[in-house]
Amino acid sequence: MATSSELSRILNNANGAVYPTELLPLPPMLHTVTFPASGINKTAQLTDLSCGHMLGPWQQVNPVYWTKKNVLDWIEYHVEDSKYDASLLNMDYCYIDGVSLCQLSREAFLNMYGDLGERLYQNLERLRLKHDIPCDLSDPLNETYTLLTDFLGNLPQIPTFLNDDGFGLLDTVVVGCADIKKERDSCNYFSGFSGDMTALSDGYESGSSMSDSHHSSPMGSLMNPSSPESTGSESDPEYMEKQFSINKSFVKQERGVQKRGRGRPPKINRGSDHYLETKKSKHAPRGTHLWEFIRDILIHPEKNQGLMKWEDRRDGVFKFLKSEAVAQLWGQKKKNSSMTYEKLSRAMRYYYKREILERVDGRRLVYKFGKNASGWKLEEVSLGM
DNA sequence: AGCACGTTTCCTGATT
DNA sequence: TAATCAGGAAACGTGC
Repeated sequence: MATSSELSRILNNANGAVYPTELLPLPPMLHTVTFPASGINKTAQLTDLSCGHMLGPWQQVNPVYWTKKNVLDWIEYHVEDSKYDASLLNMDYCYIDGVSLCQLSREAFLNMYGDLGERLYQNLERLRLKHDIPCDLSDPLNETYTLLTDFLGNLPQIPTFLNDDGFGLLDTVVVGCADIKKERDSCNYFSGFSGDMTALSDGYESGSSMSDSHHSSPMGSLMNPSSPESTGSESDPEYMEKQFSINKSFVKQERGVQKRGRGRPPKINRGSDHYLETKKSKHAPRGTHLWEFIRDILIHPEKNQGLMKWEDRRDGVFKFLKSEAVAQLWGQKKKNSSMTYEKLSRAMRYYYKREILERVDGRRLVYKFGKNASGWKLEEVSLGM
């Protein structure tokens, strides 16, 4: 059994061997990256990086941008602080950078770092949240950023929903609440859930409600443990069946009664209370359009894990990885729990005409930013445009 | 109040 | 067979 001081020595030695100089090797990213809207303090933090304080330079920086040395320092600090037995640590797991670290699920932490895993995981989450807090909440980009942070960041405490691939938390996205809500109005099925949604003063406080709703509603039974492409998809019939098992039958029943004509019918089938409440509180400011919302997800790679990805960053080609999850997130933002990818994609197709998006023929779930879309290019992102 | 805009909702039909 | 795409039609919510 190694003592904590021995471990400290081991880690120090490892540190010294890997990073022989006293100067902190800042990754180029840290020197050049700017945070379009929320970077006011970040710049100061980054320039502060080499100063080091009580805990270490890593505390000044968003964990996503940690170097391997930062990660090592961070682990070392926690080993010493918790008097953890160093010999139980697999050093291979200590030589990873911040990006990799942030992609680890809680389970992965427990597997990799043993009893120290929980502590490390919790602390990392705290640090991530701390550094993710945007400075200007009125900025639409930050709104999306905050929404994502809330949406993704509040969920990992539910280990059941986590995968080892680090994207597990994204699988906790609740799909199909919409029609459930409709159903609720007739049978009061999820009163707690919709209460959360309608009581929000704005769309960006909804993250916690979202996670709360996980606890308070039977949504867990509808949650998907798989992820598309790598680990399954919402296009998986089984997945869809699970997600929509309730609403499908409801819709069928509804359609069986009367076939509606074309176009959007007046909104009926709402509880009167709910309707009054939403009417009263509907004053969401304009400004963030769907394409901007999509863009903002894409330009936060550390936050969109698993939701969407760039197919061709330079050409602005991107792909929905979790189409229903993105739709739910969009719905959350618009206080519309019945949003689906089908509806979202219809709105996306309207952008073709306005040249905000361009068609990408033959590729499912793939879109491309058009000449009238702005703010997605690398230059624009780094300039905060 | 009325209009424009940006969706949202639902639909049919085609394609993958 | 089902998911997705395409786009028409009309309703809705919001800002002006």
